[in-house]
Amino acid sequence: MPKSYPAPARFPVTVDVVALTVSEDVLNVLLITRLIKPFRGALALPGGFVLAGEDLVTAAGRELAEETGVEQIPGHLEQLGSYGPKGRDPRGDVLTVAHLLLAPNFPVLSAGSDAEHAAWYPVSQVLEGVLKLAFDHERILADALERARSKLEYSPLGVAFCGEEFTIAQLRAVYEAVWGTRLDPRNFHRKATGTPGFLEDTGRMTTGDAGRPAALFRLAEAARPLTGQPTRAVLNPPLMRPRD
Amino acid sequence: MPKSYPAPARFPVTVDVVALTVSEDVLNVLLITRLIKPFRGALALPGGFVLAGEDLVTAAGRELAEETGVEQIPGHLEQLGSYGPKGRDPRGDVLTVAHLLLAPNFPVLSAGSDAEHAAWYPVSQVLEGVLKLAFDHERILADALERARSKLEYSPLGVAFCGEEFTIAQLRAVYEAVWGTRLDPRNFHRKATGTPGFLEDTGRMTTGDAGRPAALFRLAEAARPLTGQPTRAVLNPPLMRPRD
DNA sequence: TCGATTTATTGTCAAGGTGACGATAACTAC
DNA sequence: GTAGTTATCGTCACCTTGACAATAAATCGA
Repeated sequence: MPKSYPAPARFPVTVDVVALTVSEDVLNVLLITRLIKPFRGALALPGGFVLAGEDLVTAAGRELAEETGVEQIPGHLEQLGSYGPKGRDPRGDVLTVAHLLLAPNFPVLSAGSDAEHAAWYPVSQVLEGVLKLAFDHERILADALERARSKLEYSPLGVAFCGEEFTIAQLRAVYEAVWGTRLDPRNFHRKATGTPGFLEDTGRMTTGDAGRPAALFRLAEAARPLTGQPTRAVLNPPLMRPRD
Repeated sequence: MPKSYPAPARFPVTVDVVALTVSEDVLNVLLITRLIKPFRGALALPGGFVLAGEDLVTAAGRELAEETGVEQIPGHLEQLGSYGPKGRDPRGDVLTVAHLLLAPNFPVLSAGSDAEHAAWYPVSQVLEGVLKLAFDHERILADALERARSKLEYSPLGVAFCGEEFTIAQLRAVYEAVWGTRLDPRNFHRKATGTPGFLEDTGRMTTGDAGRPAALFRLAEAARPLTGQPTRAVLNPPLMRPRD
């Protein structure tokens, strides 16, 4: 007998974004202060409803742009995962598709007083429970963090946190902030510069900083993530974070 | 000014499942023959609508059970990713949350003639274009395959393709089928048995097969995936698939 | 101007993991 | 029994990594 299809339930679908950046050696996440119920006044991930005829990543980018006042969001945006319609919003079943943005530190516009206010907060503050997030956003943040941490191991996405050009030390600071560990500068330098197809020397150097000037690198052409393709396993063998 | 929320669009939400298994050294995927339009008569991934009050993985498991006639689906089921409402179904915007099942080979009930018929097909047949899939299911399958391949590298999920107890050679056959490569039996044996916390010797042996009897192993307690937790990186350093 | 300090970069060395492959062990098939 | 097959144990050269010495090239402070 043909299956009797229940009336195809329709769900409100939102996109949320875990936007991460490294600022002054600290990993930060972009949060907004909610102006409407539920969780009014609480901190939450930026996000909003998907519009008809819109794609998921597109919606995520649009919401991010709207809520930060930044037109062109820099960095690498990818889908993280979906969080089931059941029991995550007191108003009813809402499906949310979480996204992950790895971005260089960009300033968010401190919007007018009655718009939702977006700002960067240290991730550690959330993990330690100093800051509480609305809905199931703490779990989403935890998943995003784990995704980011593992991506740094085998993909070139660590550079998404840096500007167009960066030093090895800046890249190392990214790894240290995301992983929450210290890495030996000499060994990191060897791995970063010694991995074929990862970094390209721009020929230029930093000036004005303390200490010896550092060479500026950019992501090698071959390591650029192809849109739609899975991020390539450029770091092979991977650059593993220290365990234990 | 407060953002003017457009009427929260609601979308039909489906779950699809890429169910993979290894049978006779060949990687297979579970496909159904569609009985209704669109793509009537074509092959597609099993799946269906999410019901109100249902979670995503739950829905995926339910649909799988319904369409195979198997009550308790074995193996490891996890979310793969979501595929945007835009332009993937000629009937309109439908959001689908794809899932991945890694399972030992289980027989699907050849249901009555007018139910959707589910069966295992070699993945290679789809990749080579011999079999065409409905909707964007070929892309979903490709993503699932990549996910499965990379999971075998660092997680213990290869054993999800095996029964409760298995030999090293059976596990190696899984790796070879999923990765599409040959692996040196001696080196694989060394890595599999030499990784602490991965496998447990049951003390029992195979009998009746050709060649020397093999020891039977099971997944070590410490490597069991905790539900809700990210699958653990038991294989550390990872067991990398050969590149090039 | 001259160390002192800071950071970048190049090496060195031992330990551990991997790929390639030899050698046995312990069965089944005939 | 003998041949064939598969499992398991070893060996060895090579590569990568972690720990750490040494040098290079700037800024900073007096």
